[in-house]
Amino acid sequence: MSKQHWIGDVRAGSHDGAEVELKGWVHRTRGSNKIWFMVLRDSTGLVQCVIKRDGVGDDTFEELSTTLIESSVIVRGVVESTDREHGHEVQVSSGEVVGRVNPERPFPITESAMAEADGGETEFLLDNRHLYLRTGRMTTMLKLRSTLFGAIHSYFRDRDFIEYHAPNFVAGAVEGGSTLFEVPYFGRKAYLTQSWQLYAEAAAPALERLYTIAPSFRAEKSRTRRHLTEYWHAEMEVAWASNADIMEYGEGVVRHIAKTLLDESSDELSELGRDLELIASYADSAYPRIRYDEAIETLQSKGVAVEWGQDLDYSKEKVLTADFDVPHFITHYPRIAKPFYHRPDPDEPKYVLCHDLLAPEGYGEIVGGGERTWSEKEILERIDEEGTPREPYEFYIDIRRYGGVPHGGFGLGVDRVCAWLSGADHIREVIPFPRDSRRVTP
RNA sequence: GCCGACAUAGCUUAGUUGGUGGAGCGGUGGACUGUUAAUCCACAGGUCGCAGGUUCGAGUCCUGCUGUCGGCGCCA
Repeated sequence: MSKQHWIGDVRAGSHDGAEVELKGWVHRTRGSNKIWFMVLRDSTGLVQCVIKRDGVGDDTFEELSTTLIESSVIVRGVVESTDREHGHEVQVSSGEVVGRVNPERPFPITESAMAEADGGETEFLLDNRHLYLRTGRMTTMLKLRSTLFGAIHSYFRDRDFIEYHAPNFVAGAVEGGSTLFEVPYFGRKAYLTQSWQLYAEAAAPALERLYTIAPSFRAEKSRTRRHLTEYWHAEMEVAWASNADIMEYGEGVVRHIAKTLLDESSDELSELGRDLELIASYADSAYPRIRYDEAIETLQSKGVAVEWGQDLDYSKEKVLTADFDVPHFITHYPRIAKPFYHRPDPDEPKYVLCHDLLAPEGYGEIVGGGERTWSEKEILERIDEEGTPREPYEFYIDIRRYGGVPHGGFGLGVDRVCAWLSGADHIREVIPFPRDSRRVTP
C-alpha cells in the first residue's frame, strides 16, 4: 500500500515510540519561528505534528510552516504519547508539501463560516459543498451514513432477501403524475423513477423476498427540512405476506439500524451531539400501532379540524407524534385516500391494508407500505375507480394474471432515517450533494 | 402552487431620527521555542444584490426585479 500509517491508529496508541509516515491535509496551524504546530487530518482523525527548526532544518521548517489550511502534506516522525489534546503527537523529522494551497485563494471554509451555521446549511456552505465535505461535521455524518446503509443491507441479507434492481428510466408513474421528472428519451418522453415497487412486484414470483437501496426522484417543489428531489429509497417486497408481516419487517429494519449505529458508530453519534440512551430506546422499544380511525379521534379530541377520509398531512402528523417517544405506525387508511395498488381490507373494504411509520421528534414519515392489490379482478376495479388509464399498467396487471399471490412491501426514506437518528436539523445535512427544487449544483 | 423573511469585504457581521461604511476571522509582512479557534504589531481587501424613485444628500426611505433562506401543500 502506498499509505501505511493512519492517524486513527496513532491516536489509538498503536505506534507509540515508533516512526510513522503520515499523509494527510493541514487542518490548523500555529507556532513561532522556532517551533511550529501542524494539526494534520486524514480520514481517520486529527493529530498534532510538532515541527522544530532545530530538528528538521531551515528549508523543511520554512516549507512546512508556510502551508495554508487544506494543503496536502507528508510528514515523518516518531509518535510520542502526551497529556495534550489528542493524547499523541508526532515529532516531525522530515516532510514535504504535496499540494500547496495558493495564498491568493485560501480555503474558503473558515471557522466563521461554520460558527453561525450549526448544521452547515447556509447558502455559502451549500455553494461550497465540495469543500465543506472535508470538514469535521460533514465527515462524521458521511461515516454515520455509511454505517446506516450497511445496516439495511445486512438486515435484509441476513434474512435471505435478494438484492434486486429496477430501471431508473420509466414510462409511467407510481405516485401522482405531477411529481414526475420528464426526460427526453430518443424522441420519446421518459421519466425518472419514483419507486422500485412496481418492478419489484414483477420479480416477486421469482425471488419471493427482495430488496434494494436506490435513488428515487420526485419533482416536488417542497421546501421543507424533510424533502429532497433525489433521495435514497430502501424498498422491499415479499410474496405471501400480509400487511402485518410487512410491518414486522419495517419495525425490524428500523430497530436494526438504530442498534447497528450504536454498535458501530457510537463515536459519530456522540460527536453529532446525539444522546445514546435515546438511540437505544429506538433500538429496544416496540413501536406502537394505531389505526387511522383512532388517529382521527385523537386529533378531533385535541381540537384539530379534520374529517374522516382526509389524508394526514404533516401538521397533523406532528400532533399525533407528540404522544409517542418512539416511532409509531398508523394503519388502515381510507381507501379513497390511497393509490390503487393498496389492497382494500376484505373485511371492511372502505379501508386499505397499509401502514405509515412516523418518526418521533418531528422527523415525519419514514416508512410507507402495505399489502398490494394482488388479484386481477381487484386491481382492475381499483384502477378504474381511480380513473387511471389501464394501458401503462398492462405489465403490472399481467403479474396478477399469472399466479398472483398475496404480497406486500414498503419503502423507507434512508436520508430521513439518517436525519432523524443523527439529530440533523435538515435532511440536506446527511447527503453529500443535496438536490432540491432550487439547487442542482455543485 | 401558496405564505413569510433576508441580501454590507473571501467568511461572520455592526452600521442610531438619512449626513465621507467599522470590526472579528481568513490573507500578506513582521515579533515570539509548547501552541490548542495561540498571542501581539502593521498592511491589503467594499459597484452596500440589480434597476428606478424620493431627497441638497440613500447602506439606511419607496417601487420593481433577481437570488437565497424558512414554512405550508405533497410525500419517503
